[in-house]
Amino acid sequence: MKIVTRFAPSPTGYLHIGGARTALFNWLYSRHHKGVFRLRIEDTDRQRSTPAAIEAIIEGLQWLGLNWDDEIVYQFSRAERHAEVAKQLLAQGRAYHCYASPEELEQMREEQRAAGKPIRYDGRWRDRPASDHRPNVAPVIRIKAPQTGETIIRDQVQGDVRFGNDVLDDFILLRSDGTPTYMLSVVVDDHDMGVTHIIRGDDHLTNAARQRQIIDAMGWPEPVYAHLPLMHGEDGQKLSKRHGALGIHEYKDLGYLPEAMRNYLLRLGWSHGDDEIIPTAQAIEWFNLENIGRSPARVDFKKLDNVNGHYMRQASDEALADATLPLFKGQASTDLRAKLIAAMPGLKERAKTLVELADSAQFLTATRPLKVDDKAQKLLTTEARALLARLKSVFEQATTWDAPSLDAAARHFAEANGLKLGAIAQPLRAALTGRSTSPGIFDVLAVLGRAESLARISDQASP
RNA sequence: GCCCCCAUCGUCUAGCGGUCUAGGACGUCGCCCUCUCACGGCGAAAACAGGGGUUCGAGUCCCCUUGGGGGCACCA
Repeated sequence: MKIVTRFAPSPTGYLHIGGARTALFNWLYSRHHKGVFRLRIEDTDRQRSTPAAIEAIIEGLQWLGLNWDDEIVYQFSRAERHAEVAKQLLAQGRAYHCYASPEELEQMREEQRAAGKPIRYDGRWRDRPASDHRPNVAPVIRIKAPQTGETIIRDQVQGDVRFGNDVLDDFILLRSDGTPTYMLSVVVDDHDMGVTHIIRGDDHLTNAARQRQIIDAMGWPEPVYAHLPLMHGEDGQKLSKRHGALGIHEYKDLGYLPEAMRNYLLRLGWSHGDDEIIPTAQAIEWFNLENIGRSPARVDFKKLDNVNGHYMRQASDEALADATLPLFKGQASTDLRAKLIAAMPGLKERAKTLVELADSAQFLTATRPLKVDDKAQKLLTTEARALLARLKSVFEQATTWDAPSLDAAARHFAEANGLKLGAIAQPLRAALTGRSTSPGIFDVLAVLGRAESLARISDQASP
């Protein structure tokens, strides 16, 4: 059997890290089984769906390298088909018209709340004869769900989850304006798209029981379910804007590599023994549903940084230079690219993100003669200032910018002045009070090359 | 309120009844390497939420408590 998975985000916001992980798992599963991975945009909420969000989702997936198969399905465009299924269910007696007004239902729920009873539709129109129908009111169509027995979702992650059918109510399939509800649309689309495995967030677990009512009523085959635990922010609270629920594009802007992102996301909720660094090809080979964890995971930027650093060190100088070049904005050029590649061996060892890499490579674009502005000057100790002046003269004359020759120049300078190389950095650090890390030789160069950068650092350093 | 899910170091996790005086990774702290930082190497501190069972034996199985999370719309 051909495995078909799908990722079905609703374009009401940007693709966040939780959604990205869901997409990754679906993608991995289909690739492992040489199956199909499809993308469906659930845009039936016309109020909240935006073209910008659709764009962001597509770009995010592309950046992550999660390529989908076949055409993208836009759920809204399939509304007629969804309505057709609702009517078919109606004709088969598996659904019925309900004329209760929203106000009436709200009152019903209010009473249930007050009485401490479970909140659900009470089936008031379930068995009413057609003669009761109100000609001047547009009805909704509700599923006629079984009221006894139980529905068991055989979930690949959560195990068998049982729901008493008495807690499942007759939910709405088709609204009074003739548009389908989410519950109907998903089921119909998954069926029509041939989806065999539904891998999605935990928040849909209880929905699965409802959706099964439709599937059973239509006599369609049951898909295999795998409900992933939701992700939490760094503080353990619900994922929100403050807690790392950044759009995936923001991770790109932060300087993370797609490969690292995939590795990090994979390990968040899935494991393969003690393995940590799992390149994508290996992940495809190993991925399965059995090893998905059942408890929610928190995002951890420190770990992401570490994984990213690993992939950066592993990347070729050329590839890294190309990935970093765009960060130089207008200054990017083939000349700069060559310099970047030359300096890369020394640069990539100490950067955790592309942004850090670009930052420490700023000296490459410094216009000479180098200058340090007054504000920064004032913060420097006399000793450091003198050293800086002498250093400047050396590096102003430097013509080649590859790491070895810079290193040689610095060494030469140190020897000529009777200093240890490390000593060049030390006074600078002393000058920049409060800076916890001592600047390396490249940092010194960066400072020399960027007066504004020094000013910025001193802003942070001064009380 | 009702239904459902979850619970091992700070974090991600290994563990699928004995081999667990609980392993790995990130982070933290030492030491080493070294011209600084970083990388790398070595080492340390750090966890089975609590209580009952079942069993010769429980981190591993069952129940309860507690604590998190999700769902209960003419949203998706």
